[in-house]
Amino acid sequence: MSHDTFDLPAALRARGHRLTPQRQIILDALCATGGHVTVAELYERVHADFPAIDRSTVYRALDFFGELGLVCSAEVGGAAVYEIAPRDASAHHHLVCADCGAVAHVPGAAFDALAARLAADYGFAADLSGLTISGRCRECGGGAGA
Amino acid sequence: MSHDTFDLPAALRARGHRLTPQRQIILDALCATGGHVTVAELYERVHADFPAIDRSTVYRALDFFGELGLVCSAEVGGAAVYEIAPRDASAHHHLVCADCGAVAHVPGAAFDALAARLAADYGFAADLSGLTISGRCRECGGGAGA
DNA sequence: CTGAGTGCAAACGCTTTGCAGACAG
DNA sequence: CTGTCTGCAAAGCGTTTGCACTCAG
Repeated sequence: MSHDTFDLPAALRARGHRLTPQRQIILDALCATGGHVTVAELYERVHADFPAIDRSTVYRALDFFGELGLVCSAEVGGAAVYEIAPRDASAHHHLVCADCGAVAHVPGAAFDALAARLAADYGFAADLSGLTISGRCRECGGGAGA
Repeated sequence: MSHDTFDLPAALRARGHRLTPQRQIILDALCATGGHVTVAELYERVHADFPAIDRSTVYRALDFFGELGLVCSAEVGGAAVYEIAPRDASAHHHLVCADCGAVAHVPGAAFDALAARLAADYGFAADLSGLTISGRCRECGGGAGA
């Protein structure tokens, strides 16, 4: 399960772009992680198998896939993290544990009320996509426990 | 109105720190802006009057005041912005217009419901301090209009 | 063939740091 | 005096960019 469900060549062709092995490799690697990766991590992974692939290519590919809507990004601790965009195209946000670094997803719906409130009270059309919230996860002392 | 209302020397003394002219100048400059400034802007301002003051001193002073709770920071577009911490010590968040760059404040209370929900549903103790949300302000097409 | 994409390497912007000298206390 | 703080300069980090070459179409 992954980008196989997506007609990549067609999407590329439609925009006059090319499907290069590098892009496939990078996308595969991102899928393989199954979660969030920093560019550095993704590069390590890719570079381990294909030493010829450059860091800048990873950046460019990620950026490119982002434009295609295949990949989405967020900011965690000053560095960008990437992940395969969810199929349902629903916005989602990230909870990053300041302690263990774990990243959890929250469906965008949880934020609808907030967005509505910001719009009503401040006339501010919040763009919550890629929003990242830091804190402590359950394991690290958040939530119910101490 | 500003840091005059705060017994700076005493606060410093209590921690074994010093009140240097540089720190006063930097704090004054921050007050003078009355809002959010990037380090670059603040440095410009300070440096215009006191060319001898170094960028690193601005960083260090800001960091220092942050620890004292006099100054708080947020992240806007990859760069840190600083402002005088509100007297009531209430958490507040920032709405940054992606269009005009305007920054608005939102009292932390607006986010309490969200934090509660994250805690209840995910066991995640969200630290919303310094949270920055981007979007479009009323003037730039947000809110009620299109 | 053609030009989108690549690898290389250097530059970028923001921030941090090591150091020796300076000055607040 | 003491040692906190400063200015300088250089490094650090993640990221972006210019260039000539390469390969997908």
